[in-house]
Amino acid sequence: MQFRHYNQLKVFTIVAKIGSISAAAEELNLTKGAVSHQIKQLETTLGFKLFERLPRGVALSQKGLAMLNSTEEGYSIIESRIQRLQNDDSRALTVGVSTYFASRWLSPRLTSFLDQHPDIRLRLQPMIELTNLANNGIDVAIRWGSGHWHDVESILLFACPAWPSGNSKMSAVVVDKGLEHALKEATLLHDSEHSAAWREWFSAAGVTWHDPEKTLIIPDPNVRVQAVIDGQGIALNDSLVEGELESGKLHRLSKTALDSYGYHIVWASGTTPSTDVLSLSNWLQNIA
Amino acid sequence: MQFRHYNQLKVFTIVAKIGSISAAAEELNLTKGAVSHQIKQLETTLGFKLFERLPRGVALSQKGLAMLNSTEEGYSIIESRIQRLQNDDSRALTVGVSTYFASRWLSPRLTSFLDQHPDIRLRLQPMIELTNLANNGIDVAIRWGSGHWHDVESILLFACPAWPSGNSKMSAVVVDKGLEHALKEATLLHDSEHSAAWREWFSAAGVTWHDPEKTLIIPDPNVRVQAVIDGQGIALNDSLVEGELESGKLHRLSKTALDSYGYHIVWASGTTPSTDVLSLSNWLQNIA
DNA sequence: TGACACCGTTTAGCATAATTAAACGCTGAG
DNA sequence: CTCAGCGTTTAATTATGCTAAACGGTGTCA
Repeated sequence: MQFRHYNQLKVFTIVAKIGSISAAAEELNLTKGAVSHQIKQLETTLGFKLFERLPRGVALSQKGLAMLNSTEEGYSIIESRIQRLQNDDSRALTVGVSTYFASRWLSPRLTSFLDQHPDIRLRLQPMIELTNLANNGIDVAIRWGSGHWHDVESILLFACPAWPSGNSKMSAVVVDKGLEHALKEATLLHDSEHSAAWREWFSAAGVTWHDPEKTLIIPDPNVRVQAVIDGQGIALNDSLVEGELESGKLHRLSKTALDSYGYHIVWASGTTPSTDVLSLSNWLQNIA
Repeated sequence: MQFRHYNQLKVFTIVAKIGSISAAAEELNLTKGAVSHQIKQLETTLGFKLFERLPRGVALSQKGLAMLNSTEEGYSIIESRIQRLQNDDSRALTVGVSTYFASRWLSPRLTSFLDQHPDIRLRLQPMIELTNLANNGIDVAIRWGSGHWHDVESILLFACPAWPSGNSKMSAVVVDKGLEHALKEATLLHDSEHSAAWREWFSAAGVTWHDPEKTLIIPDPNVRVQAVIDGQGIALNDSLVEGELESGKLHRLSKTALDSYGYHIVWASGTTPSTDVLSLSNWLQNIA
C-alpha cells in the first residue's frame, strides 16, 4: 500500500509553515474550505493528527512537526531541482541560503550588490540542510556554525553568537528556579544531529552536560524560532532574532553565548571558486 | 506560479527507476495509458522532456536523470518519515541502507540474523544519501567509502574495492585506444560531490588527474550501474556488480582498484550504540 | 453582556483531473 | 510478412479537488 497524496502533503507543508489554514489558503489561491478538506483527508489516510485544533487556529502536533521537518526538506530538494532545470541558466551564480538568513539578513542588503554587479545573475536557493552543494547546483552557500567543516571550505562572514532562548513563560521559570533547572526540565531544541553547539554551550557555561531526555530536532531556523515562541522548549538561537527579542516574544536566558559561532561562506572542497563567487564573497565581507 | 503536480512527479520517479512505462504501470496497478498520460502532462507543465522515446521503450533524458536524482532523494526522505510516524515503533532497530546494498548483499543474509535474534525488531530504511542519521531516525547505517568521515563513527564491515567500469562499447574503446583516452573522452559518473574516490583512483593508477569536462553526479548506485550499462559513461563501481560482470553487461576497465574502500557500519558520532546495535554489528562482522 | 469578527469545519454541488478500455502506430524478431 | 511488444491517442467514465455558503465555536470590544 503506497502513499499517493503528495499534493495534499505539500498543502500541509505550507499550512504548517504559515501556521494557519486561512492564511495558507490565501497563499495558495484556494478557499479555506478546500485547504481544511485536504488536511482532514490527509490526516485520515496517514492515520494520525497533524494539527491540534485550537480555539484561535491550528498548531502543529508532535507528529506534525516531525512530518514538517521531512516534507520541508524533501520538497525543497525537488523544487530547487525543478527551478534549476527550467531556467537552465548555467551562467547564474547560485547561492544556497536558509530562508531564515535570507529574510533576516541577506535580502535587505542585496540590492547594493546587484547594483554594483549588474553583469552577475544571482539565484538565491532556499535550502534546509546546506549540504551536498555540487549535487544541488549550489556555487556557494552561507552556513551558520563554528566553521569547522570537512565537506566544505569556508571563510567567516561575520560572527553571530548564539545563546539559549525561550518564551516569556520559560524566562519566568529561569528567574524562578534557575537556568540549570530549566535546562534539565525543558526540551532542548537542536538544529541537527551534527551540531555540537549545545554541548559546546554547556561547557562554555560551566554547566555539566547531561544527556537530555527530551530532545527535538528542528533543522529549519524559522520553524525552530516559532517552536520556542510556542513554548516547545529552549533553543540556541543566534543574534538574528533581535526582532523577537524586542517585541518580547523571545527571551535570552543566559549571558553565556557561543561567541565563536557565526555565518560563513562555504563552497564544496576541492573546487576553485569562480570570479563571480569571489566578487560575492568580497562584497559580503565588506558589508558584514 | 507554484508547482502542483507532486503525484505525477512520483509516478515519473517510479517509471524512471524501473525504466519502462508498462512495467511501472503494472507496479502501480494502473494501465500504461494512465502512466503515459501522466508523464506527458508532466513534461508539458515542466517545459522539457524527461524521457527520450526509443523504438523499444523509453530512456531518461539528461534532464530526466538530473530530476530523478532529486526526486528519489526528496520522496525517500518524505516516505521514510511517514513510515516511521505510522508505525511509531520506538523499540525497532532502524538500519539505513541503500537499496543497492540491501538487495545485493544484506537481504539474502538477513534471515539468519532474524532467526538468531527474534526479539529484535528490525526495520530496513532505504536511503540515498546516508547522512543526517539521527534526524531520520536511523540507529545505524551501512555506508560505502574510505571510512574517513567526520559526521559518524564507523567500523569496517568488509572491504569492497571499486574500479572503473563501462559497458561493452566502452570496453572496446579502452582496448582500442587505451584507458587514458577513454577516461578523457567519456563522462565520469560520480556518486556525490564529497567523494574523493575518482581522484584517489587516478592517483592510485598513476594517471594524472585532469578536471573532467563531462561529469555526472548519480547518487543512487542502482541508477549509476544502469547508466553505465546504457553507455552514459564510466563509473567507479564496487565489487557487488558481479552479476553484471558475468552477464557481460558491465566490463572492468582497469586492474587498478580502490582497495581501501569498503562497507562500514556507521552511527551518529557522539551517540552510544545500544545493545541491539552491537548485536547487529557483531552479526554483520561475523558473516562478512 | 451581546453583537461582531475570526477560524476552522461542514455540506452539497460543480469543475477538473485522473483513469480506463480500446484502437493505433511504430519497430524489431522470427 | 506477420506478430509481439511498447508507448500513444481518443473518448468516456470515475475520482478528486474546489467552491460557495452556512455553521459552530471562541475571544474581542463596545
